[in-house]
Amino acid sequence: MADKITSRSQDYSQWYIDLVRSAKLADYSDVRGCMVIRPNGYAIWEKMQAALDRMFKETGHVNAYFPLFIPESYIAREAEHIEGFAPECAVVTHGGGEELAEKLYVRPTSETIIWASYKKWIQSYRDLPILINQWANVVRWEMRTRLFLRTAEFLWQEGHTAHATRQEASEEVLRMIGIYKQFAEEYMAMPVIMGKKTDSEKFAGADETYCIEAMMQDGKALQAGTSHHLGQNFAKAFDCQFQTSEGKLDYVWATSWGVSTRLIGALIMAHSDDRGLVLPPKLATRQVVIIPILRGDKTAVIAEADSIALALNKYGIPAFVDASEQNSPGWKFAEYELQGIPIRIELGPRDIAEKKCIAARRDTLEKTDLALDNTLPLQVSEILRQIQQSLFDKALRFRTENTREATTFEAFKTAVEKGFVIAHWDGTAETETKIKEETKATIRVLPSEDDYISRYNMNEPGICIYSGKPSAQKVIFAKAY
RNA sequence: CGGGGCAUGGCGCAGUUGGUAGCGUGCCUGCUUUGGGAGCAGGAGGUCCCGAGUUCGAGUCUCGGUGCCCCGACCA
Repeated sequence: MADKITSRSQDYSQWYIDLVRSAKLADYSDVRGCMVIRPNGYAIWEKMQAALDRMFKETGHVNAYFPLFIPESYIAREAEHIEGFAPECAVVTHGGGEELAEKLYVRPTSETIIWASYKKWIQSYRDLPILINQWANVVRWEMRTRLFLRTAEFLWQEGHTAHATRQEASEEVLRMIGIYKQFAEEYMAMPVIMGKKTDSEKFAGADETYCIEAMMQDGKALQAGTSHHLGQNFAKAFDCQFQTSEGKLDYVWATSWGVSTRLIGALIMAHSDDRGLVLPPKLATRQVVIIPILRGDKTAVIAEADSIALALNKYGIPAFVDASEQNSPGWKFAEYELQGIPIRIELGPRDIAEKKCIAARRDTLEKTDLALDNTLPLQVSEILRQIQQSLFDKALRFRTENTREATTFEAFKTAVEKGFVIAHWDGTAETETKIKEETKATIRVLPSEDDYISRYNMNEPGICIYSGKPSAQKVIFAKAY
């Protein structure tokens, strides 16, 4: 008997930790708050990177790399920025055995070091826009950590763009949050709500922050990606001006946007079950495992299994055979379910005699017979498509069922324990803070998606749930990770 | 930084009034098995977190330290 995973109903938080560790996605390290991303976990990240990187390139972005170390004077340049980040930074004071003349901050994000470069690169409107992304690690000295969701060091991508006009930067901010939404929904099969953060939740140094928010299986919200309009804040801090086509000087407009390995945590908490990981096919490095039932003429069974794998691979479906005799079929079933392989094909002498095999779906655990002929790859690819779709549908249904509207604070308090709550807010930070203090719930997002807005009449005026003052719109509250 | 918990074979744990360390699982060998985490036999594997103290004798008692995890405040 291998590792037992705590059930979700018993202890959701422990379930998550058990799953991450027993599916070998990540491990704790001896460094506080830092994790080791194991091959199974890293494979998911590589799939995410590949898809996102392609989407970035398709929208005109290029990759580059900036230093890990940021001089203290750079970090300090933008007032709000340092105020927000300094408390959670690791700082290098010594190098080569000697104390440094200027301390170096291990990047918590790279706006400052990048804008120091942009200042050198930008003179004219002809140098704009700059559309750079970097894949990197960052460090934030978190007080409390959780595997993938919040660790002291994590991997991410950060896009940093420079534009000639506010409008152009605004378009970029929306374009990228849109890409994140598309990625979350198409690849991760995780529905998200796209919209704006309130002032208190926005990025340190930004004018506006857009985000995508997802609902986890315990009803809590998880911010899965952010895109910031930085206005001219960093350009001013780094004195980055350019000459316009009319010959005037203006400060450069900036954006930044990012997603991190936190997405792996989101993926787990969106779909997985008590048996282990459930991976959407589009993020599975191995989509099909073939398990031969080794009895009778073993050689013949293995040969047939191999030929199925070959046919699937040729068709573009990554499949592999586990023909080891060390473990029983039952052991393998459990193991690959734990690892989230989307489809398991069982193949024994009886099946071969009947010219069929059995396909078991990881998400629904349903088993169906598949004809063992040259249509097999087509049949398998159809099941993969269904899994991808049905994961999304199920998550969306769950989110809808756990989204409630509240018109009184009493109703709000009850509802917010179980999921998202849509309610009127007077727009003040004071009210937001009070509600957080009393319920631990925060305003997750002011949706900017038309269908969501119209569905819940988000823009209809009303009365604030807490203060009773006039409210221009409804917002989404939830407890969050 | 507050509150709680844990530290003993790889992993999960037990260890009584102090007597020289054991169980499950995993690992290695062999045989039998194989359609939902197989069985039997044999075997390897320990600085009991660190330091000091009490004692003839400490995994166990005393004092001091360290590390990690969980719950809160802060955060992608």
